[in-house]
Amino acid sequence: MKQAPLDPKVIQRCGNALRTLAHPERLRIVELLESGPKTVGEIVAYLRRPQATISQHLMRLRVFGFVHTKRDGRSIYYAIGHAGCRTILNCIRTHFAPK
Amino acid sequence: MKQAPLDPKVIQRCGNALRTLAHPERLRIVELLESGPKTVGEIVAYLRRPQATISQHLMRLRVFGFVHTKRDGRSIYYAIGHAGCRTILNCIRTHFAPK
DNA sequence: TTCATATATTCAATAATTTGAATATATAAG
DNA sequence: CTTATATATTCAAATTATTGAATATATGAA
Repeated sequence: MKQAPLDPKVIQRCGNALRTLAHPERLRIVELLESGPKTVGEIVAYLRRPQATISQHLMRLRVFGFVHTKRDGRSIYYAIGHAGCRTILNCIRTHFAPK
Repeated sequence: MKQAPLDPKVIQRCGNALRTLAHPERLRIVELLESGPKTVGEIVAYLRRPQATISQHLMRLRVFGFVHTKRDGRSIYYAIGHAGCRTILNCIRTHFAPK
């Protein structure tokens, strides 16, 4: 089947999507979230990075829509909120990870 | 099946892959190359951008390995050189383009 | 209310990317 | 050789992303 070229708006959005996931720490975050929702504290402990840094990465992921949040008391749970997220992860596992 | 976390080297490489494709003009280039090899001149004409700009995008794609080149006389043909390229394109078409 | 915990925001410094202009190189034709 | 064409490289300016430190906010407990 022949594909029509994506229109500029869509190309722009796809670029944003890829850029949002392109950072190693954000990749590790979404990879972690594949196994289920996690609090910010859990993510910080897992990545061993300053809380502010993680918070900023989470914000970017959330602004794009790759993750969503749910507060539970003092904690905020982050979870994958866009199927494209898992698909891209699988794609890079397939193509860029050693077998 | 349970996935082991990708190791840091691989994560780094995946980040590079995504960043390399994340630019709208580079996305349009690989999208164009899906239909077969094209000369730099053809790519420039298609995108209507300065030749030097296109050349720099092509260089980035080539350095990562997403495309490879073949000279024919004065022209240089660029072609997709990594399957991940098509897979990611299909992935973003599926998830970020309107149906 | 006050205190402690969890998370978010702001800000400034640094680093990386993008851009266009100018120039360079390589090839083919004459 | 010289010229024209196709592509690549260099460079500096502008923009955008990343980082860490400091501070702010929100919630729950006492």
